[in-house]
Amino acid sequence: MGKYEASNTDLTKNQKLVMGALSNANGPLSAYTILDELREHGFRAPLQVYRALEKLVELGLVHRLESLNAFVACQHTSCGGDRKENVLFAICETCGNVQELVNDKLLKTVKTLASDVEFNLSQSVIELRGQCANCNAK
Amino acid sequence: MGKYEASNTDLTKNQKLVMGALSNANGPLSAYTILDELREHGFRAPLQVYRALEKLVELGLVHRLESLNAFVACQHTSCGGDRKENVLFAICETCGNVQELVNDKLLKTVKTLASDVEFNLSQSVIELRGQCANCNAK
DNA sequence: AAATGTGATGTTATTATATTACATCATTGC
DNA sequence: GCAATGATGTAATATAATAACATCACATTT
Repeated sequence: MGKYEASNTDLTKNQKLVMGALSNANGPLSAYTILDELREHGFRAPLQVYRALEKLVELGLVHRLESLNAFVACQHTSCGGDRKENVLFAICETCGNVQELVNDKLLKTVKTLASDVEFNLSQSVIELRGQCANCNAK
Repeated sequence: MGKYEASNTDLTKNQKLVMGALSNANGPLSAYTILDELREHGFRAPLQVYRALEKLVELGLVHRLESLNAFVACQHTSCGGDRKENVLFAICETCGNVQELVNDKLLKTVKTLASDVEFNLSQSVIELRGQCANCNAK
């Protein structure tokens, strides 16, 4: 069973196509790369991709990587509910792979910090840049 | 004494102009906003801005906000040396203001996490989104 | 069935952000 | 002077995202 099957029935055709493209890729894709991959399925304009992405991100099935202007399929069962956006990424600058991490200690520290400066936190963008274990070993 | 005077002598004319624009602004500016502000000083093309920004970011006088595609003057004496990129931002989604923070505990947690997953960290992008104390009070 | 409302789609054009490629100029060292 | 280097200027292009508007599909109501 695929990891996003549960919600998959609710997705529209375009949303399924975009979700499929991101699931098949083993790394982040830009909206325009997705568009190109889906041209054979009838996609013709960026908006078709962006509209689907908007919904998928909202559902927690896809995450947007701000520092890459790219999108990646959620690597967990899906980041719905509480976990939504309580997530961070380790982006390998060598191979391009992205590891999605959840770390309660880090998130707690962030929340404490925000509270200390009276900042009402709605979302944390945390993207680590560097080299993954695999590339490091080479 | 302005906060970037120390290194200011090393800056070229264009770098000084861009630095000035960012220092006067009390918030982040996009490269194209900077370009528009500097047209009266002879700027004509985006590259003039981007080239200056690249150097200023390198010097730690300016930070790039990945989630905004914008740039902000460093709010500390300047983030050169060790502190470079050991910095995070609280971005108010209501008024647009940005607070630059340094938090050793958070940075340590990030480093530990990276080390735990054998990720060789080169830079942390940490941008908190939400509402600042001022906007919150209104 | 006709009328209406709603959400998803399609399409074109435009705006915003960033880089490539190449020419020119200024300064320094020889 | 002349070469080397780094800064600058300029045009064109690439990449990312949104605005505006038309249409379609389907369900609900009358």
